[in-house]
Order: sequence, then C-alpha cells, then structure tokens
Amino acid sequence: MGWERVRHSEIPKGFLVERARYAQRRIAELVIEEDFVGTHVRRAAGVDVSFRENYAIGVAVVVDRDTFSVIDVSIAKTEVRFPYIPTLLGFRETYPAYKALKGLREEYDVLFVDGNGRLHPYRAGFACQLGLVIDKPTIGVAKSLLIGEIGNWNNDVAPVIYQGETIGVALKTSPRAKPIYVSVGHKISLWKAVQVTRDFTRTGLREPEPLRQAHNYSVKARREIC
DNA sequence: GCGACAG
DNA sequence: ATCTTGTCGC
Repeated sequence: MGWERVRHSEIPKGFLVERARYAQRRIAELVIEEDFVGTHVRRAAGVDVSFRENYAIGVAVVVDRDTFSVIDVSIAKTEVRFPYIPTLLGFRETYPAYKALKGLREEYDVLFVDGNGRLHPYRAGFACQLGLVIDKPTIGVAKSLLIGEIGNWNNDVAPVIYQGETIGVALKTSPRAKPIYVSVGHKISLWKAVQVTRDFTRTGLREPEPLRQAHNYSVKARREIC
C-alpha cells in the first residue's frame, strides 16, 4: 500500500482515510462466516438509504418469506456526514441504516444490505460494517461489480474471484436482467447467503424482496419527509 | 502512473 | 445515489 488517492474535497475535517482502512482491517477480522441462521428463515429485514440535499433517509422493512408481505417499516432521517467514495460506502450509509433498523418493532432472522459485504478490497464492505453493529446474520447484495472477476457460470451462479479467492457470487435471479452480487456480511456462510437470497426473491424480479421494498419506501419517503 | 470504482 | 418525460414492450 502506501498510495491512496481519494476525492479529498468533501471529506470531513479530521477524517483520515488511513484510519478508515485500519478500521476496515479490524472489521474484516471480526466478521464471522459461519451460519448463525436457523434452517427456517421466516423473516428477513432489508435496508436502503436514499439522499436529498444534505439529508439521508434510511428505510428498513421486514418481509415474511411465505407471503412476501411487508410486516414492518421504519424510517429514519439523518444529516449526511460523509461523501460517497467507492470502498468507503459504509462510512456514509451505516448510521442512517442503523437508525432505521433500530426503529423496527418486528423481529427478523436475517438482514439484507444494499451493498457488498466481503466482496470488498479489504473484505470489509458496508454489509460487514452494518452486520457487526447489528450483530445479526447479514447478507450483502450489490447491483454492480465493485471488484473481482466472474468465474465460470454454473446455471445461474458464478463465483466472484479476487486475489485468487472466492469472496462473492454473481447470481442471475432473473433471466434477462444483469446479475446481482451476493456476499457475506456477517454470521452467515456464502452459500447459505445465496440460498436465502434465492428464497426471498420473487420469480421474475431481480432483487430480493426486502431490498426491493426498502427501496420503494425509501423513494416515497424522500419526497414526503424532505 | 493510468484507470476502475457498491450507493 | 440524484437530476428527469415519455415511451417501447411483456
């Protein structure tokens, strides 16, 4: 390492990228890739964050697996405190996402996060950061590839390899759509994460329902609350 | 050094 | 992510 150029202008005073990397190395050590989810995953939460002017709107929902219905919604508004910088997404979105999740009244077995988990240059993406804070099984789902190369497809799945290691999976949930990228956030194995993602994705739709719903509510909330 | 780069 | 209307197609 040694060099790191990052958009400097919008970074808050006192924030050192070097310290963020230190935190990420620590996060990477703390993440657990073993399954803490039971065989029956009945409820999943999903979080999404949208922005408007200098505000971030975090939305969390809980979805029932059998009916795909939304049984709880929580919305939180915070001030934006950090710019968007690839590989540092967690420092921008963890706080609003956390606040939204804390507002949920219903329980959930697993959490879906809109962004990568271990599929990150330091193996410490947004989903890992949030997963550790929430301390629940967490799955990262990104809509485009941040790093790595896609290996051989086996039906609808392909490993995402980075530095010789499979740290994510490309998943074609819908035949025509581009794949989504699944990776471990916390307390779950990669393969269980893929299975649960499948279980919560409605046929014909690209994203798992908790994330789709969280995003929908997030778009609505942005114009009603701001 | 160049280019790429989750949301 | 956000700024934005209609429009082509299943």
